[in-house]
Amino acid sequence: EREFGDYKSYFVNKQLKQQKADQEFVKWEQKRNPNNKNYIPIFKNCIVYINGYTNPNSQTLRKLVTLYGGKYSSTENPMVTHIIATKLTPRKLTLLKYRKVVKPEWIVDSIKNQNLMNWRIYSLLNSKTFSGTKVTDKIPVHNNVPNQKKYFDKEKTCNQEHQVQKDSTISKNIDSKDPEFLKYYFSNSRLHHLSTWKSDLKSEFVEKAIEVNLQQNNLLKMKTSVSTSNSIVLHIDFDCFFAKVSSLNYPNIDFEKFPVCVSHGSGTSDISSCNYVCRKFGIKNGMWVQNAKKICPNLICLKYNFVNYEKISRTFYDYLLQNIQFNSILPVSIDEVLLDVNCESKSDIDILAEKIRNDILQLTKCTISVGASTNVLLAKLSLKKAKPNGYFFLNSEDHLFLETFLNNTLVRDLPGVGRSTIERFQKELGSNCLNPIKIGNIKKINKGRFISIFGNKTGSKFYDYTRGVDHFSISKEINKIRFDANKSVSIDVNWGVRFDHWKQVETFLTSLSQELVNRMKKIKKVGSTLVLKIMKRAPNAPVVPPKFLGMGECVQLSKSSKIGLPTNDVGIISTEAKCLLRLINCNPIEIRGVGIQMKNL
DNA sequence: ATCCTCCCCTAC
DNA sequence: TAAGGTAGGGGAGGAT
Repeated sequence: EREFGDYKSYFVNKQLKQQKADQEFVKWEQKRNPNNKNYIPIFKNCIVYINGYTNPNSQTLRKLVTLYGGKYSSTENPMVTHIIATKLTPRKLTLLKYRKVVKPEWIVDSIKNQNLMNWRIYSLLNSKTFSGTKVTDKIPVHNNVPNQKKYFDKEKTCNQEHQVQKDSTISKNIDSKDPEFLKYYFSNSRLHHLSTWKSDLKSEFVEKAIEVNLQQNNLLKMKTSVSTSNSIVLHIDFDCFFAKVSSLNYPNIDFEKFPVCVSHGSGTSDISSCNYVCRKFGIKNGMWVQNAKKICPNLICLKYNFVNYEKISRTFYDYLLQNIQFNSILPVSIDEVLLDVNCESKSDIDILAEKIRNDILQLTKCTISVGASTNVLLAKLSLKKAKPNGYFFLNSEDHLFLETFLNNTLVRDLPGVGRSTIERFQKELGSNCLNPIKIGNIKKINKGRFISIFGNKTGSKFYDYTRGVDHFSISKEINKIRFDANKSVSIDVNWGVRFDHWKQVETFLTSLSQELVNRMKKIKKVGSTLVLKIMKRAPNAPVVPPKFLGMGECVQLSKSSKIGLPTNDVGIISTEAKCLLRLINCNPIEIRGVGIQMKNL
């Protein structure tokens, strides 16, 4: 054909023509679908060739790649970066040995994750080595376990909100000056979700658990007239919950082999959860992605899936309430629970724990670990020992074993011991301090010394812990939640906070006040002490902190004031908040975080 | 003694 | 880019 000139330039022209057509398609698609017009250029710098039959078919894949910033090539040439195929002839296999030949899922999953997936996971040539466990793409349905029915009847609406927000604000670079900021920020904040889940679980769930518990206890009393069995505490939680649940959407990722974590982005984005492969590299939750990638370049970052976290958690709690007999149940978080159960013998507990572990694995495709012992402290330490995907029963009656176990336990693993407490122990031990500190290393500190270091209550508590003694009572805690709950309500925002003028700070305070009032109304409370907290850039801290829109190093300023009559009125609260702001008197440009709290409810 | 207020710390 | 929230325990030190 004359149109294409000589034979050599035929292919070049064809290629150009195709790319032009692809660009037209992208333009048209963006116009047609204005809600979604910000397609993230996931496949930027990728040139993709599709070999043979694929699912989805090659035309669909082509559209997807071009829509998300990649280029399509109709020929296999050296410019091609990725070759898509599901099958290769032996001859082609040797020919393409050193190319990136990936399965179509690489494209689908990259779009699902809004991020370019590591091609090695989808490598066709290596696929044999990765064909371990197959996980279904769907969220598991609960039909395998008897007596399983929906326990929670209230469908939450927040999930749909997330979707809406995501579409309307996608890729908009917004901070606290934007009127929509709070909504947008909270819908994406893992810590906000964690807090909300926890308080929701406490309030809704404890009431319901009591009903179930009463029914079960009545049944129990009818069956066995005398019950003098001992009670045992089970501490149950999911293994790297976020990472595991997020990975369920990607059947090609072998969770036991690949380093998988969950984060929002790259660079200074926090890793909220990482699997045990990551931990072998030294990656820890809370680490920034860029630092984790330094020690593990092939790290796979998955996005959050808050909807599925909730679904799986619900399945978990539904199951426990419907199928397990316990004396009391205390939700610790979305993926973690304390059970107090009766036990005749150790083998009772062994059987129960393994049953729960198996059932939950079937129901959710997620592994959980179980720690069991005579009190909450020891159950918690057992859980630590059991992880990942295990069960450990700590027999506290075997005194010699208990002592050895405790002596080898890290002080950092004790509940209530954090960074700051460890520093105080290091200071106390001085030059003969071995890191990491084990309980055995602090045994010689006497009780009086504990109290003078940490104060009366905390000191005695830590002293008791070193002996395996814990006075925490699950049933007391439940009663506290039932009758004593809600000492305070607060909202903190320490990310994305940037202002130029007072006016903007005041507007932000008004929306914080509105949100505070919403939460007070939800729990039907009024309050009479308002606290305003401001994070101010530390004098020597850089104006642009290392973390994108982060707070950087700050000094905390706070003021409180009493309101004459307990109230939940937005007008009164926001006016009061603005008064406190004036009292704190911090240059708006220096403000990196704002929080308001209502006390004396 | 006991109760405030203003912190700090921890947990998920 | 990134989404560093929150409730509750408790200590220090001053007021009642």
